Amino acid sequence: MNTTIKDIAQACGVSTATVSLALSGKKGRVSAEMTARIQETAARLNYTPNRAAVSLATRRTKLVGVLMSDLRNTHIAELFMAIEEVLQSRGYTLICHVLDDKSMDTGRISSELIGLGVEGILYAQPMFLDPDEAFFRMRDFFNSAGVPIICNDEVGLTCAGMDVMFDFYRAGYIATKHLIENGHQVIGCVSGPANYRVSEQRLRGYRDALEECGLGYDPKLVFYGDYSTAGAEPALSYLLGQRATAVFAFNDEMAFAIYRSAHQYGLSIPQDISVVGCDNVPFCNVLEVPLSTVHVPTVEMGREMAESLIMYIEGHAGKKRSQHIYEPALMLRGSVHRRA
Amino acid sequence: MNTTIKDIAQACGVSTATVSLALSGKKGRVSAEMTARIQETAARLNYTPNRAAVSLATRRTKLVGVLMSDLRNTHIAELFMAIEEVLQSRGYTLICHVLDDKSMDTGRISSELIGLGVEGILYAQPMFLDPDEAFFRMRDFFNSAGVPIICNDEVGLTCAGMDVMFDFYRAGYIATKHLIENGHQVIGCVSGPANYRVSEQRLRGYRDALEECGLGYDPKLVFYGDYSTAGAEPALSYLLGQRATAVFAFNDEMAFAIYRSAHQYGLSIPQDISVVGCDNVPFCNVLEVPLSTVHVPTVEMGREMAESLIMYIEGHAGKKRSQHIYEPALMLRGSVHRRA
DNA sequence: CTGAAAGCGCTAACAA
DNA sequence: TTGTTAGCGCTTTCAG
Repeated sequence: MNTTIKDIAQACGVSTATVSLALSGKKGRVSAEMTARIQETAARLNYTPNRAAVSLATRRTKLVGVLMSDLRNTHIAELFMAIEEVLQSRGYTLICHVLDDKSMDTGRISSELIGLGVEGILYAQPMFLDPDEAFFRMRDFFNSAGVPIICNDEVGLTCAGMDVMFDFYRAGYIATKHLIENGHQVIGCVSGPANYRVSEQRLRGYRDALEECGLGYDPKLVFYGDYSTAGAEPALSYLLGQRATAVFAFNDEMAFAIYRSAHQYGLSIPQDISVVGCDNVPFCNVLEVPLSTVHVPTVEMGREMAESLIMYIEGHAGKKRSQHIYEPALMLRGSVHRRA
Repeated sequence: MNTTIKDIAQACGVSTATVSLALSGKKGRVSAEMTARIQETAARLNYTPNRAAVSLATRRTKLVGVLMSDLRNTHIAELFMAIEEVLQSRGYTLICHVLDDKSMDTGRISSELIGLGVEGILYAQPMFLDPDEAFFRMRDFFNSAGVPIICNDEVGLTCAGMDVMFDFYRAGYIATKHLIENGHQVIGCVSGPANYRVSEQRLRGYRDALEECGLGYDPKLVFYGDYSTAGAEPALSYLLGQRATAVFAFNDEMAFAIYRSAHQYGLSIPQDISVVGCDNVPFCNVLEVPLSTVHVPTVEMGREMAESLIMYIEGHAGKKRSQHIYEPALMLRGSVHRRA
């Protein structure tokens, strides 16, 4: 059995109320000597407050739910670590869930979070263009949960919280533009799943850049992957068949697949095929030919998500939803070749 | 305010005790009709038990603490996801901590875990050869926490739990042997930090293989990195200076750095330099020349850690510590060249 | 089969 | 400055 406030009270010959007061640092409520004695015995007895009891009495849990997608993607892992660090340092405890598309068991998760009494939720999941039943249930749950919710996209929430987003449209636009400016006329792209909003945004950016430059948009030039390296394996072969000389991959992981296939076909980057990625994960620099890519300020975004959640929880941010859209920046490295 | 057992009791005109009984499925204690009615109103009222209250009353929390190291390492991310999946599916809630070497704030973490009343702990951290103060405090805490603890190494615990380990000694041995058998005589290695036990184990394997084959061990042939790609950046240049024709990198991330540098120097793998890694992260297959590496069954190990923790928690595994050591297997791919 | 009552560990009025 | 009292929401004897 752990030591309780009662043990301390006994040891010091006072009431539990006094101990509680003394320990919670409400200054002026308990005499200095008594406070000292209580703190000392608490330390000696190795006292740690029982959080279940505290929550029950105060209705505060200091718990927050964090819903992430696949952490094997370095970009996601970094986001998570940034979030974790901030939350932890501010005394919050993370209840972590990794949701892979398939098993988004919204019912179980939401009642777990409710039951635990989380004070806020961080939702870092892709937004679908064709949301299913489960999504809407999740969203309804969020909207009625009565706690602030931070998302990494605009998912249609009306509750307190913030959408910390990234301008993927512009990312697609500047990446493509860069390729065009380097003389490429047939530019393929490796998209993520067609029903992810972040895919559609990049695709629109890609398309607008092409059309604006009079190159026209050809749906045959888009290969649909799944943001993983493995899923983008066939992309290059396909796009080469469409006579592309350059490729914009919607994330770095898929750009890596292009590298791989290029090598297999004996093609070299950027001489034979130019490529631009997106995310700017550390690995870009580790490739034989460093990957030119669109920088996503992952760590900053993670920190802002966490910090803003805390602001809302602690009531310093009102009840309204807010938004912050980060702008992309191109990282020029070695994977784009200038054509005559 | 969330709906409570009391609301249901009122709605059904019974006492809270009856509701509790009915809802917790103790069959035979409450009449079938009553049970049905209670369950139904519970559902209608969207009732979710308050876990703080439940824990307080039952002294069970269904919480487990998970202490991980840097998730940007794919191998760690995979381990974590495997753990998460099992724990989640068995109804446990994860309290997640990412500890980077520096900020291992053992005091705060251990009292957090105690305060929350975790029923078990999963500790996936590197073991040091020269443990510091903080480590011993952590270990003392573990030993006296009264809950089972699962580790990914033997850290000297005496409490209930399991050490789910990997035979890194043999990993080092077979990797090096493979290089020797391919005719290499000067084999460098890229170690992790010298004070990590897993580094020392691999190093011993490397050394024994060399000596056994009469090649002798030369400390100049070991470059010390930090298991990250960036930290291994200077490795190749250094080892080339020592006339190495092959390199055993203690993990894949560092092997990737060798690839990178090789390219910079205009060397090709494996013709100019052979390399073997360790872990077998998915990325190995994505390189232009797939990396030959030692397979570590990360997912299986993660699952076993989680499952064994549950066994212990639920009392199906006794009070003694157990152990499982996984054996390495070499994945032969394209990064090793046979010398005449 | 159901209810009353006590208690898990802590906090928060309100009194003294 | 300190103690008394009453819960927070749930489980669990023990009676009825």
